[in-house]
Amino acid sequence: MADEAGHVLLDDLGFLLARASAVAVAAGNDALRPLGLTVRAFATLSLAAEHDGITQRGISEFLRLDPSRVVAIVDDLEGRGLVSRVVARDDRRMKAVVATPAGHELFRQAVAATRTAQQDAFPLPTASARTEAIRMLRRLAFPDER
Amino acid sequence: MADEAGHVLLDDLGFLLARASAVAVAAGNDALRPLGLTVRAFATLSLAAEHDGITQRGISEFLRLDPSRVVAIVDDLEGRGLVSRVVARDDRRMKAVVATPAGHELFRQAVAATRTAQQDAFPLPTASARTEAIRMLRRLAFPDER
DNA sequence: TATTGTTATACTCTATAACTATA
DNA sequence: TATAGTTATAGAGTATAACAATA
Repeated sequence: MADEAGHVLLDDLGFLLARASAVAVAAGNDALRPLGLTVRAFATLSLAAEHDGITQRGISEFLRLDPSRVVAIVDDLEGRGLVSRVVARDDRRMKAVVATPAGHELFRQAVAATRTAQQDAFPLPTASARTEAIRMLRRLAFPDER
Repeated sequence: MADEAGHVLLDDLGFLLARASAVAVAAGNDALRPLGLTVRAFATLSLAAEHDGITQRGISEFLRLDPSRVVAIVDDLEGRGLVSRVVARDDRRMKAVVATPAGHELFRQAVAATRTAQQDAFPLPTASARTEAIRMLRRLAFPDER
């Protein structure tokens, strides 16, 4: 009741997440621009490079992106020779997105670029503080998985 | 080098923040829709209600929103009688945004709505886990303030 | 000259629905 | 009938620059 005197936003999980995300995305995009990537394209490339044969629907769900948006991102990556689409043998509706050698190489560079960018953007002094932050954020980012 | 085998995104602070933010914003907008608010309008109304006399530039910086975007949001809130603009006596370029009585009332309802929505959206069992999350996210959301 | 708020505009992102091809 | 991918499109959000008023 006497609550209105406080700073509601500073206790608001959603606001804090949104603001921190905006900081991170801006820093990430800045770091990836020289490589011709956005954070979204980087995330898609990551899934293609690591989860070999992930389907576009899978990308859509993991990244919480509309399927039609994924089409555009994969189109771009494919046009640049970084990934290719291969239709699944068992279900020819599905297309797996796999990284090409050039895609794997760019992926490695992008991982390094985003890592240092995040270290610069966020004040997490110790490695354990960072580990704890990651652990906590995984629960918030995937709230439905137990 | 053997790093590519892992799941880079699950260790990526930026990706986790972006995904968690998307979950929170969606839940917040759902909870605020009956009140005719978005998370952005709610955040603006919060600042008007709590930091009495905050300037539009101040809102812009705190919310990391473009000044022109703030104009549109304040226009909407003002048109609905929730806030009003008052020009600062000492510097007549600045306009303070203050909540009306109706704005304060809606603000109270919105705080309650977003709180329960977040408790439903995020699995933070104990109060101390929530407190710890808030503390950590404040550092990530405002990385420049020490 | 610099800054606050404003307007206009172009650009991007997002959400929706409809379509195809497979199942 | 249902699902994966695609396309088209309209709506919302974003970024940019220019402008008026004030400092």
